[in-house]
Amino acid sequence: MKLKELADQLGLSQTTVSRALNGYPEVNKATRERVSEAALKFGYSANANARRLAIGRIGAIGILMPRDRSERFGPHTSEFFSGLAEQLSLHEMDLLMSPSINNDELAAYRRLISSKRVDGIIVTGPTLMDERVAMLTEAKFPFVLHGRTNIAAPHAWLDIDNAGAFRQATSHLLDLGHRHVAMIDGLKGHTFSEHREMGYREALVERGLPVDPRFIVHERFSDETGFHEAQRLLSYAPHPTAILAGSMMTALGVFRAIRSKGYELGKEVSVIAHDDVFPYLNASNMVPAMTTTRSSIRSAGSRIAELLVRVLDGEPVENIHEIWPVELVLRQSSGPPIAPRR
Amino acid sequence: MKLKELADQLGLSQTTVSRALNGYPEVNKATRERVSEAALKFGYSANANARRLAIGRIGAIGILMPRDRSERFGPHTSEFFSGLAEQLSLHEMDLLMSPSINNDELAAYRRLISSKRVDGIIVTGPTLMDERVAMLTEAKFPFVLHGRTNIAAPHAWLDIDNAGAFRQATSHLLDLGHRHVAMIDGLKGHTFSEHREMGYREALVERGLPVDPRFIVHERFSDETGFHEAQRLLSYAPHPTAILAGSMMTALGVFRAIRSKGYELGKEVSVIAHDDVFPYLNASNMVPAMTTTRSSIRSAGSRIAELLVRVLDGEPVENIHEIWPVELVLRQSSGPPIAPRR
DNA sequence: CTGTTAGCGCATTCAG
DNA sequence: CTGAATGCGCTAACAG
Repeated sequence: MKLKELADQLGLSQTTVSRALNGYPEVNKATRERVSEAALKFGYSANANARRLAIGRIGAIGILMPRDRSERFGPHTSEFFSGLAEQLSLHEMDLLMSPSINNDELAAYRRLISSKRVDGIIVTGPTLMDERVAMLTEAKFPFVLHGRTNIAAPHAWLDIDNAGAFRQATSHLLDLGHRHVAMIDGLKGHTFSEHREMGYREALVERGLPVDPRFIVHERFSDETGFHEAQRLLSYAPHPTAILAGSMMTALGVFRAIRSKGYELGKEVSVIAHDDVFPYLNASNMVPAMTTTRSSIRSAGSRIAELLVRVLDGEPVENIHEIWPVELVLRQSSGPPIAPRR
Repeated sequence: MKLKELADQLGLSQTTVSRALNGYPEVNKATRERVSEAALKFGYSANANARRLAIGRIGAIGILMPRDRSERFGPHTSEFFSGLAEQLSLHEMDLLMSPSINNDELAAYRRLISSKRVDGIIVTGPTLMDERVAMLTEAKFPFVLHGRTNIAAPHAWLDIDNAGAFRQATSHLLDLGHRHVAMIDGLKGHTFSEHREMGYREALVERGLPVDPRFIVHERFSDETGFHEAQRLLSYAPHPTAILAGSMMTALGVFRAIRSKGYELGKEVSVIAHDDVFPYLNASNMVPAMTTTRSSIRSAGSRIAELLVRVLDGEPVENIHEIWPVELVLRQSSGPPIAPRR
């Protein structure tokens, strides 16, 4: 059913029907109700393309998916998307996932813009001098960044306090008496990874403790790398008595490594993991329950969608910056260092 | 830049430029090249909405996301989406994720159709008499189902051999000498869940063994439920000496439960998990390495996208049915039952 | 091989 | 308060 047909049914013009449906004030109340009812009855809904062509707004925001399987499409992504979609539905916007072709991410972003399929873009996983951010800023295309960069030109972003999270966790461990604390985090170059390392270093330096570069590991997030890297760390002498894990997946691997070395988790070796809050993988239900620096990536997604809508509504991007605090939740996987019983 | 401007630049008509860009045969080769170059140079790309309005095809396929956090948006989803998107990019199609509003899923599907934002839909997680399938079939709207139903009306689907997977796994365990095998799978009502239970039962019945209903558990997939249910199962006397886990998340919980009860995994209690193949959570890297019934949900996503494209191209849906075999990969978490040493 | 013309379905001027 | 006419940018007959 199209607008014209609906209008004919009602004996009204397309214009009036359109106005009634879109909530224009100058329509008679009785008429509006009659139109609404008929629309419902016939299951009429405007052809999105025609509508968009006419009003010049797309009604969708885009996010690029890396084609490459490895790095970025993990459980975080799905939680984040979920938050995005939840919020966007409130604004009757769609979420368009476009896979980037040929590893040429920048070209994919350009194509997304020039084909006018989205009103705005969400950018995730930035590096310190992210070229996508630079490009989009220069092109003046609306976007919100999940994370931060060192790029000076104003742009909208939301990030969690990664440095604070790792500083807090490291400080806590040091205060408990640990003297050898290691961290296994995500790949180098990404802002979050650099910030976390900064926080970790700050906590050590603050106490006048040395930084051992062997104890700072940057790797892909997965149980496998967590396992291997933790095994390696634990084979040093002296080995770390506490390990920070950059993700829950990493943490699972670290848990296994500690057990396979015969250490008691939470006593001989402590673990604090960063938890993006997965409904299907709960830190408090592990054995022992895992101490985490916790921040909901789903909420971040939701909020970012909201911010992008505001950008689209014309709010100046230099006003749109948020840093979310990260909460340290103490559970059983961390405690004072206890020497092995052997 | 719009088509008209590009045409003016080149001193050609819109038509010719359009044809050149869209690969129509009747264009002079030299002209076509000149046009392509210019398009590249000016960064021209057709306005997707105008194009779609004119051609009547949307160029996107839709998938509904449950708004509810709990059940279906887990790690499986992200892998599946990833496969979809990968394939769709080859056809220059977008993936539209629309969140369902107010728990009224059916209405959300209707809205998605009537607003003409997608050419086709992908439906996942069906129940045996899935109402979405019934509705879409009746509305003659193109879709492909991931999974199966008992609905007779012809429709396109792709499913893995869930019954076979659990039959195979159960048979293997029984052949090893296990006499008490339990299963912890997804929620009842879902086809995959019913099929898996069927497979499990068949293996027992084939050997004349009794089915103990206490040993059949249907719950949400998560490490937490895996843990709790496995603990419960292991508290029975006699307790199961082998447990089938419906997902990797469940399996993680089951692992923990077995350890917390002091049993040796792979010896005193065996575990076989269904593995949808997550790049960040690898069965072979667990300790002990986990025996799995394995099937790539990412590949399934990719193939389903391909099938939907074929449906859109007019291929009769009654021809589009695929059942993928599931491979049993033996590793260390399963073995002959060994009595506890106490 | 190329150009002219007429919609695709809607929102919006501008008149009534 | 309502309607008739115009255009959003593109593709697809239909002519040349």
